[in-house]
Amino acid sequence: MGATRRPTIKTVAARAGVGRTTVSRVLNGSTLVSDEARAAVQTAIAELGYVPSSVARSLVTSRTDSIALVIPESESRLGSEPYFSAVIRGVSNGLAGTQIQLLLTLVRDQREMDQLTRFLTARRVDGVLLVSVHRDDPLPGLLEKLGLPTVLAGRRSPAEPLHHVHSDNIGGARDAVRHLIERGRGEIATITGPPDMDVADSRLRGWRKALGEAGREAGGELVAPADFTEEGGRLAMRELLERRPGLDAVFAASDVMAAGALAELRRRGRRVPDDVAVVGFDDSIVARHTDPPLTTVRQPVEEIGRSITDLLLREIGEPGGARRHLLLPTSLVVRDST
Amino acid sequence: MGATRRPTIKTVAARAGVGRTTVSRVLNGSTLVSDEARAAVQTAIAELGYVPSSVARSLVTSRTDSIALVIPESESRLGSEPYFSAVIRGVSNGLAGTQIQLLLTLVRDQREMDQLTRFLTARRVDGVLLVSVHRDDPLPGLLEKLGLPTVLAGRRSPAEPLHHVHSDNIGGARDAVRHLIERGRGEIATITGPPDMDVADSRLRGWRKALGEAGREAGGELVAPADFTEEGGRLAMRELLERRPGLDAVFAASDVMAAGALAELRRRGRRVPDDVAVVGFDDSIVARHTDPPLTTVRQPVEEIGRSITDLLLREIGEPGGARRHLLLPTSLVVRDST
DNA sequence: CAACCTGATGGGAACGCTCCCACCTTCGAG
DNA sequence: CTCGAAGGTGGGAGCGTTCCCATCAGGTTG
Repeated sequence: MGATRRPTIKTVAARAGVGRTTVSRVLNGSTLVSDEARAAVQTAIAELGYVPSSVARSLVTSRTDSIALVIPESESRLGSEPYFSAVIRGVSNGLAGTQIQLLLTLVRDQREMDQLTRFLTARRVDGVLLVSVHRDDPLPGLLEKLGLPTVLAGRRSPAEPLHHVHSDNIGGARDAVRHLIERGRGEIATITGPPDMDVADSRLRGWRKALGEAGREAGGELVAPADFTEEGGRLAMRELLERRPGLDAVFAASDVMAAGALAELRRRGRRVPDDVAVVGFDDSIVARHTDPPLTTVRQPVEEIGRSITDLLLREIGEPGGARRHLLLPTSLVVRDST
Repeated sequence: MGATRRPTIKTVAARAGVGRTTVSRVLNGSTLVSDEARAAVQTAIAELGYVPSSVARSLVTSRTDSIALVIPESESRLGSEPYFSAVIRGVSNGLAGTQIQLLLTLVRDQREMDQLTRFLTARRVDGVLLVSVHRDDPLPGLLEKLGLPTVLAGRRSPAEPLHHVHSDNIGGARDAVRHLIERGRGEIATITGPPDMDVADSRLRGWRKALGEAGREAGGELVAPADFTEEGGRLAMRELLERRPGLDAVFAASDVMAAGALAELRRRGRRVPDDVAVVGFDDSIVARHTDPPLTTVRQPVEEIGRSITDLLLREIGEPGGARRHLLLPTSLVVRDST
């Protein structure tokens, strides 16, 4: 097998009868090349099947033409949460048409975190997308220190200083609760996510806001914390039923938790929506298939993925601009659980 | 901001009072370094916060320390199919503990395919994982020609020459149908996937096999093709009901299609499982939430992801070995739809 | 005591590209 | 007719590594 090595820019230059620099100029779309030279180079490239070495290019330009999507999540999440798939799809959409590659990094433990730190310090990517950030996540700080362009999906707090895109969690939750009030529900409880995440906090605030505006009770007895998992939702529902046997509605901060709540309600013999109405959040695939199908707040997850990518590309293009952020609207999807 | 540039191997060498080569040796764990030199180098590295440039290293070693996971799928799939999330999780697991990075490449149209071709030709990854391959997919051929280590999740045909890992689709389908027979069902139809995919074909063959072994009818009238989508499953179900109003069981080649079938059955007023029993395939998240919860064939998707990664790493380590392949067992999960 | 190995070390070259700069045309302005 | 600007071009240097070789000290062998 005379497996001749891959052609380099030199090979192309020789074949086209020009210098290396001219080939490079053609490759990078410089205008300072005569038409003949350009044609000769392009022919040579085609004939040789030449593909430039992005590694060599990276070494001198110190750009990598790749970005990382970091998903810092305990193992249990990515499986059950269709959220991440949708974000990935959106990111991939945002990248279509560019030459930029997507690196996926799941961070599950400290070792992987250390590895990621080294990786980012080595600047092996041009920018970073961060998903599902917790309030005290060390990563955003590190990225800021490194001066690596970063965009968050979601925010750590309402005062998030970094570029970010998030959906209107407060408004969406408020809509959900208003809907329950309109349906004539009296005692409206809520199942929340981890308190160190702004999504969870915002949805809780939306719940409170709607109840407050309607002059309803929004006390701590009606709030049960969970962790965005189905099992967590089930346990939270049980807790709520024990504390407030008379409740007739629940707003769960995610569809998956709502599914857990439905299971627990069924087990206890409560009918949905007759005895208890349930609303979820996300409009993920599970919402359409629960029994009964779930009324939920749709958030445009794929669009979030797309938007964080857009913002990141812009930030990589011209760094140091003003803080860019985006708030995307949610919408209520009414099904049979309310 | 006196943002001094990143230290290089030269900086480290100077600080440690040794030559570049010695630093390189320490970095790569060579034994031909005195203890003192090694200590000096390690101190210098720590003090400078030095991180080697993987780009420079790649240029000379022509390894990239990254692999690509290619998901060649029309946009509609990745969202609804929790399959891919599980594979990704498995791959990420398989990569944990290595320094290898995961590149995710979604291929949706010809343009993205061309781009991927250039990318692979440029050898920007050390190996490729291919998921959801169709019979006439051009990618495996390209990869073989490039001599790029490749492992498939699934196979193109029973005679797949490339390294691959797949689950026992035939056996799983047969178990599902046997289960229906044991439950006393008489007319057992099936909803299949795209005919140009081996998964679909194998599951169909399992269905046929079980019926054949039991001396039952397995004619074409009982087979409705779909495309692994919910809507496709619904339409296939409708077709089956029109052709064979008397059928009392359906084996769908995926949970998502089974969910579509359930919807159609409900719309037509057929009770599940009383009038018609339904079995799915995958045991994805939707199976637990359908109404009624779905009896299905569990396949170890995450383990598939893990295994293809293991095989790929081994192939990258010592290329040109014998064809490596792996068949993973499935198991029947009985719920309320049968 | 000469010849030889063996462990430890460092410098030069190479990987394939981009960028800087010097050069050579050609052409219009003064 | 001379000069300078502007378009087009190519060679050298450098990016940060690894690898090949040459070197050198110290010990072992005959």
